[in-house]
Amino acid sequence: MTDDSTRIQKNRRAQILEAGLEVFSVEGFRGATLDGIAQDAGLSKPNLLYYFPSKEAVYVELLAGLLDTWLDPLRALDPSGDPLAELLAYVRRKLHLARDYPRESRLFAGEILRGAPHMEGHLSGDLRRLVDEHAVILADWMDAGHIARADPHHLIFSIWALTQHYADFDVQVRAVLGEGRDPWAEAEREVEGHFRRVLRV
Amino acid sequence: MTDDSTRIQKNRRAQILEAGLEVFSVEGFRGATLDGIAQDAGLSKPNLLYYFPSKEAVYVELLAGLLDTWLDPLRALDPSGDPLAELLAYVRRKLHLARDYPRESRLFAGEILRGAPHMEGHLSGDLRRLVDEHAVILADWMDAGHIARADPHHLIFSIWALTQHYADFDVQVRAVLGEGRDPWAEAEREVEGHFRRVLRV
DNA sequence: AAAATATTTGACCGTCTGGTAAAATGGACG
DNA sequence: CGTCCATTTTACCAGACGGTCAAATATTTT
Repeated sequence: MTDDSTRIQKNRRAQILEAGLEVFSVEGFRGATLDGIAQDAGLSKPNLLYYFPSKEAVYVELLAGLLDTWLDPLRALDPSGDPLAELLAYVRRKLHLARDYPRESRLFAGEILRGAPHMEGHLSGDLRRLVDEHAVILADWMDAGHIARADPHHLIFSIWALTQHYADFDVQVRAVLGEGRDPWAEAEREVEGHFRRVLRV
Repeated sequence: MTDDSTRIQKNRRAQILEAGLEVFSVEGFRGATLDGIAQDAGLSKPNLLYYFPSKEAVYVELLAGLLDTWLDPLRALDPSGDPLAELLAYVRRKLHLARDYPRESRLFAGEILRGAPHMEGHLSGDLRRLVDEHAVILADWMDAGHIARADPHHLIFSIWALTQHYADFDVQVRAVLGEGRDPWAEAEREVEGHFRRVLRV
């Protein structure tokens, strides 16, 4: 049946994307090889190219699917909730996302670091629109005196910077903290405290 | 004279390192090519290899020379100065470093992101020692009630994360802010305000 | 000027890599 | 069984890349 063959195809494509994420996030786009991805996915290179037209196609599809997940925590912010609680919940969701999906975080970071050659449109499109919308909410909360006044965009930047730092610079964090410490457990506590102080009126 | 020929060699090596920084920071280690670096430096590939034994040698020398510069702002922190002023000055120095040397910042970020395969020793050596030393100073200041209490290591992480964010994710920052805004000018104002709130007792 | 040394170049090599072509395999269905 | 289609594999190619080598060219030294 077409339905069954489609399901097989979807499984294969999912395998390839999973392998691509694994390899791309470690080696970067240029450093990754089709052979490496194919091997990781358990098939041959030409077989991989039967499901995706090119190496870039795998990469782009990964990035596109990623951005959505990455912005979910922001979308979940409730304008009618308690400002401080909402923002701290957002920070926690973002931190957990970085903790649970470090490969995705690093893949994304690597792409932005290199000038986002494969995401031009998304950044100034979806991303910007979403941030602008929520910046208004933050500004309202500041006007109402519920949280400390600051530029809403930069407040969002600070949340991104801090939460992603623990995933993207994981090696550095661990090297500096030394063994016997649990970076993520400490991050959860410290980052919350950090933004509690930042937001306090 | 040996002195003159040495100076020529030093100039050539400096040219190559400059070109290497330019290319590596944009393409990453794997993405960069010897031809590209050589061309950017204004010489041929074999000529470049006359001054450096390999591509990796250029990269490693860049990183090593970099880490020192990168840690200078922290070294300049004065334990006997006014705590809040000292820390805000540190934040400003770090932000200016990111603003004035974005290529260095991105090169460093890319290396850490990929697991720091060329810096293993430095991170858990020089870097960790320096941070540990200054963590003690911060802890003292907290004990004395001069700045808000928090884990000193994570406080330092937060400074690194925020300041480097503007250099490393420059494309994203600009895309989200839109045209007609000056990211670095705003960053200077907002980051200072941010840490003023964080540190306030 | 000639010898000695430092620097630069062009030609080349082995390997890796993204991608292609065509044959082979496998399964669904009559 | 045989046909048709999807899938997989083997063999291969063209270009890029890191690096080498020997010859050529400057430059310094005697």
